[in-house]
Amino acid sequence: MAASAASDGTVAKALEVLDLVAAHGRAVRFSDLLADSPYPKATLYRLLQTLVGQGMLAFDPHHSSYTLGIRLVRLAHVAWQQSSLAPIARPHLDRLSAEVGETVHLAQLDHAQVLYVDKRNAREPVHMYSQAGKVGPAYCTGVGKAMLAFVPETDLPALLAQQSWHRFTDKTFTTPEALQAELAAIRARGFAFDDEEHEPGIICVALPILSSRGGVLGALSVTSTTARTTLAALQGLVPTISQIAQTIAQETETWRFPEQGAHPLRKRA
Amino acid sequence: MAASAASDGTVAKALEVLDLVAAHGRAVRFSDLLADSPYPKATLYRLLQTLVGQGMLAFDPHHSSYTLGIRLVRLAHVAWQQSSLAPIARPHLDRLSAEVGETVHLAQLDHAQVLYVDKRNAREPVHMYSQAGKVGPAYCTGVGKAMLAFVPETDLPALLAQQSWHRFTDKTFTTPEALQAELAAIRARGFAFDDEEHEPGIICVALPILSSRGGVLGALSVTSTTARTTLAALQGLVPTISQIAQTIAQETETWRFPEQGAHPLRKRA
DNA sequence: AAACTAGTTTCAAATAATGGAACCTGCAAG
DNA sequence: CTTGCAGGTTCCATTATTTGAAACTAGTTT
Repeated sequence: MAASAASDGTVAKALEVLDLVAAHGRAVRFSDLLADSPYPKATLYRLLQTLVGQGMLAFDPHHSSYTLGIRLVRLAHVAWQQSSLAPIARPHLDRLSAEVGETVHLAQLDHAQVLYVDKRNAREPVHMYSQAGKVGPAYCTGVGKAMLAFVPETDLPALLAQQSWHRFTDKTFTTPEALQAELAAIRARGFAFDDEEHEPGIICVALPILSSRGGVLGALSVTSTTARTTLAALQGLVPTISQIAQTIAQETETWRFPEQGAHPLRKRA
Repeated sequence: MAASAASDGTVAKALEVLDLVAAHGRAVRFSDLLADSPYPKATLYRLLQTLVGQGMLAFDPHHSSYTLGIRLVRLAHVAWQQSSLAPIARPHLDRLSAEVGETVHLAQLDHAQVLYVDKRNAREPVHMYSQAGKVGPAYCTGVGKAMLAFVPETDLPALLAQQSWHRFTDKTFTTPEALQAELAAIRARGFAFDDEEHEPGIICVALPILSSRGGVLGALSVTSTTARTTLAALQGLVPTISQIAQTIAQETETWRFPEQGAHPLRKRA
């Protein structure tokens, strides 16, 4: 049921092809895709044609290569605006960024991974893995742990089971048990650290963005390097970040259903 | 063949539903979609289920409403980055915006319409129709005309046939013939004006972004109001804009196929 | 309790997807 | 020139999925 790429659905297959193209990063040729796809030549061919016909993929006849299409770009904008967190959070991210001068992340959970939805660079930029639009591991990043800590208990096992538990550094938590303890601590104090668990020298504080009903909407983090600061110093930012996380959460909720009565079902006056 | 929403393809239908949700702007309920969709209840229902299952839509059980999903957001980012123009143009747009202090647009052709891919607001913001991610008419906007003027002759008739020719203002061109003359003039001088043809009081200069082979990659425009400036004054910006358009075009091309040799077909040294 | 509304499920008929194999290229080696 | 071949494209009978009217369920309003 909750398997990876299931059998049914032409739509599912088409979307998988889209992902495939997206994964490649740049223009891809038919044969490259064929190698990576589980579909026979003819099937893949038709899927690509459909996708191109639909504007979800663009075909460059000169290079005979495929790229993500303009229709997707258009959806992109709407999705971005509609993803509710991102547009609402944007000004607050700006504010936070201006205030702390360090790298700031806004992330959401995408299945069992972290999706960096938005990012502000530090005044003195630092190279690191994260990037808006990229996904990263949940079990060894500040934002990831901050969100996992507040996910419904019933969902947690499934999420943990999907982590890779790769030991990025010698501080990485590499078992569900070890992480569970950490998560309990995070839950207790309300925020998470990343103590070089993903990239050496990179540390951060992260807070979840929680809805009034306790649901995890996303997470905020402020990231820096061991060369510049310490976890203790970063902890000093918690009130600021918390403040902003709460504001974002509130705005998200109040704003969410302004159009409730746009169609029928309006209460008669 | 080139009709609107054709008959064939489950994928096409699913994507149309996606568009439908996107078009609504915010969370939508089943019945709202049902009203707007050409599909019977059961069909729409199943399409939605598939889309939700695929993560392209998100379903909020609390409000029983649909939103664009996180998978789409992820694809969105990649599409944006891959759409080659947008990410490359971004710093140049910033530069142009800083230099002119007026509203700046970056647009591409999406079928026969203009897709505003990016935008910078004027230092003293002006209200206008355009918005990043929105589509607008091609026949009565600066960027639209700039692009139409340089489209291959063989494609032009089809594009013109798809325009609505709505008279937005009394300066709007409302026939293909009238526009053709205008396009010839634009082609001759290398840039287009919008002389209040779409919105009263709104004027702009626009230049196409052309590849070295003369292909239309997109267009740039600087927009203002009749209250603030004149077309003649805007024309003064042409060299600046042209310069930037050329830079963008060049960067697009050099950058486009860095991974050409990642697979076979590399020339042996 | 009756009449709606909104959403969900069923099932036989209709339609679209499948993929093995044949078929085109254009090009490079023999 | 001919042969071989890899990247693409098209065919077509078979198979599986999609279809949608209608029946059903669960809430809500009258």
